[in-house]
Amino acid sequence: YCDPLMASAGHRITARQRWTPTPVQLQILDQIFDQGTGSPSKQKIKDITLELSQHGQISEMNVYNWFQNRRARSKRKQLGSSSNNAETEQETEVESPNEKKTNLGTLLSQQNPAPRADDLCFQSPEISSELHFLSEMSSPSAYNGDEHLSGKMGMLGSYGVYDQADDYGMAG
Amino acid sequence: YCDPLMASAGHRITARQRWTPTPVQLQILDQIFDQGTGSPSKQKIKDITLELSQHGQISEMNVYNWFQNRRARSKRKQLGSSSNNAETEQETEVESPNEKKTNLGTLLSQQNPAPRADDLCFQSPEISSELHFLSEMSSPSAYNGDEHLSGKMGMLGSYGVYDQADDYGMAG
DNA sequence: TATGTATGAATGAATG
DNA sequence: CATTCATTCATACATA
Repeated sequence: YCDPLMASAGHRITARQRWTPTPVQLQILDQIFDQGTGSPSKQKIKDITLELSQHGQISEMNVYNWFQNRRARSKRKQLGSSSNNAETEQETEVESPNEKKTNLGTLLSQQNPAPRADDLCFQSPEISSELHFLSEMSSPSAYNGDEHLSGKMGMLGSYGVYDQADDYGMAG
Repeated sequence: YCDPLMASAGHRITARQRWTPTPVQLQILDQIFDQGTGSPSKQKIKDITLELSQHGQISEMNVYNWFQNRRARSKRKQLGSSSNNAETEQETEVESPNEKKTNLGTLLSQQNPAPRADDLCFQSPEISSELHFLSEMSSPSAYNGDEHLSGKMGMLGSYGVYDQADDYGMAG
């Protein structure tokens, strides 16, 4: 995209693109991670953050994200490298990923997505083949379209779809 | 465990991308959220879904999840209270670009041992346009396509400082 | 300068 | 509703 922080403020917010862990910080984090600490508690996060702050600026959010990514990444690596089949890793067979990815590499990024049906990417990718003009296809039963999902919320009808909250809406 | 689609590992079925709210949808959702509607009733969800469906494919579940996440992440706590700098000079000039509603703490700050001009400025975001065709939903990024209409990204662009971690660690 | 990779960060969805 | 997971985006850095 273009201006991340200079938009509203207009001042020099000195945008830090993103936190870059120093080697020391990384070592500490790695060590902690190796200790078997899966999801550090808030207190732990604060502690770690404080410790790491001695070796460079850092926030609790950074630490949290780090662990979060670490776990996710580690798991992903395991699945791909282990004896597990895992044939599809990062296939990314999306319709047209070309234009999407290249917009950041260059110095210019367009916010103006060209109107194209191919780019349709939603919960029901299959419809892309026979998508009309997405006029009345916005039916709430988008998930119902697949039989695979029927087991979850298929027979539920209109509202049973939320298995996580069958009563999320009580008072009107 | 519910296997949505990815579990089958059928590389043919492709992977269904998660719902990506269009700028318009996001604006509407944001607006509704700002109205103070905490937990929209089922009827409300239906209504919203119907409204949003005019701007792209969406299901009630998407709306429901959105509000759930919104509420959860909106609570963004100031965890950065402990994060202090030690040997590095921290600039407190960081300010809040705006104050829509998700203006979390001003603890964003990182990058330490690399004094360099972080002045990134590309172009004006005015290039964004709202396609009334069938492209509104095919936004390649849907991030800050329209920064002016949504304060979501308006605060700091992609870096929402805090957004996913309001209480990451439980009791420990 | 352009491309590829590693990884921090954002977010929709799932689970408890 | 709180927390965690999984996926994707975007950027820092290495490389040609």
